[in-house]
Amino acid sequence: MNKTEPQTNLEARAQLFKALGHPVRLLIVNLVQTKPRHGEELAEILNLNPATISHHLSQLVAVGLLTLKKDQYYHTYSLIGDVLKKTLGEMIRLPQAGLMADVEEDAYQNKVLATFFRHGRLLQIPSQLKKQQIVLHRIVQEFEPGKEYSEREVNQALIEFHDDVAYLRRSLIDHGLMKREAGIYWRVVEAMEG
Amino acid sequence: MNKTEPQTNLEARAQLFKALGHPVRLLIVNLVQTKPRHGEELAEILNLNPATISHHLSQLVAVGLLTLKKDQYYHTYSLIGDVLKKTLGEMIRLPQAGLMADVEEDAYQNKVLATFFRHGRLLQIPSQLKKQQIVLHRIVQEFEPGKEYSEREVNQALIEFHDDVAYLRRSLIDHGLMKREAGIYWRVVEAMEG
DNA sequence: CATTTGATTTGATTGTAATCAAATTAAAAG
DNA sequence: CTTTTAATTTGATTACAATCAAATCAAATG
Repeated sequence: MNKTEPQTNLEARAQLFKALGHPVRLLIVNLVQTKPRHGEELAEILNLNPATISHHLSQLVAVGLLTLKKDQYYHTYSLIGDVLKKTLGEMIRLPQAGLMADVEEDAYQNKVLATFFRHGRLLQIPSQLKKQQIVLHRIVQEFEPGKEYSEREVNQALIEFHDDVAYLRRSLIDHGLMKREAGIYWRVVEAMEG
Repeated sequence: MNKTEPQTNLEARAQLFKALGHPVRLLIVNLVQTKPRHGEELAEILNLNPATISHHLSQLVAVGLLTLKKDQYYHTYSLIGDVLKKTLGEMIRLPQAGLMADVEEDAYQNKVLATFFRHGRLLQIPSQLKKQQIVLHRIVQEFEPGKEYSEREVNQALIEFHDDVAYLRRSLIDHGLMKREAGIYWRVVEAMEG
């Protein structure tokens, strides 16, 4: 189930490093490494507000460094070891052949995103398929992989981007970025493509 | 002795990860890895303003990922390979025994810094040696390791913190945080690498 | 079902980062 | 000494991150 994400993606790697780029989060990783812990415990040890800890933890989960197990009303976080075995060099190095292509690809995507988004909101849904793909790929980031959403929750997330929520929702399904079953939606994690 | 070790230092590690936590800087590292390059070249490839590139480069140099060689009017940046061989785990893991001590140490230092600094300015130079040490350790961060400074430049940097520049300058020398020879000053990098 | 307990979300605030244009520096060459 | 070329610094702007208090949520328990 837990397939190690093929982090060919530039942005995803940057996110991973960014998640580690804060002293509190480094401490959390270390504390969680000795044994799984829950939020309040960490808040106590680090003398920070639970809300702040929650915020840090969600970042660490988002980049796949920690997992969350719900147990009674405790949320217990544990370390995922896999990633930590890689060297910095391996994490940094982009596939040589694809490097320049990636740069240009990203530049193109950014241009498209810049065209259709203003202040985080979607001005207009692109009609060209490729641009629609890029825009939807951005939007689907708002959904946490593995998490289940009701249709109402999906709508709530999408309304932030554009009023035509129904169309967006359908497009996400059509493009294979999300799936639906019995009224439950979840994000499909792609195995990297362009 | 020298309890505040830079490499073991929590903050320093966070800085390293933070430096890698931006797509542009990841790209720079990759580009520089294939061959040493100068700023304008990178600015061109990445289609960014030279000022922006300069800013990113200085961060990468500051955390010791890149080195700078001046050649004519080119500043050529190359990759320092050492760090990249370490695994993420090694970079993250704080010495188990010292973990809690570090937390408390950092908490104490932050408290001292909060007491004596307001809006980045030193309200008053602490008289207690230990607190002075902490404050000076913070101040010396403003100087780039390996770079040479004239007395005028040192003064310019110090005036940002406190008007009694002469006293600060002397204290930095006395505490062994900087050295002076023939009117040239440079920052002493405290040893202890892993 | 009201209460307790831990977690998360929201809103406000403060702080820090990214970016570019313009000004400045520094080396080389006319 | 003026111009050219690359790099850096400064100032302004805009965006994003960290933090906490207060509100909300969800599970367990009386």
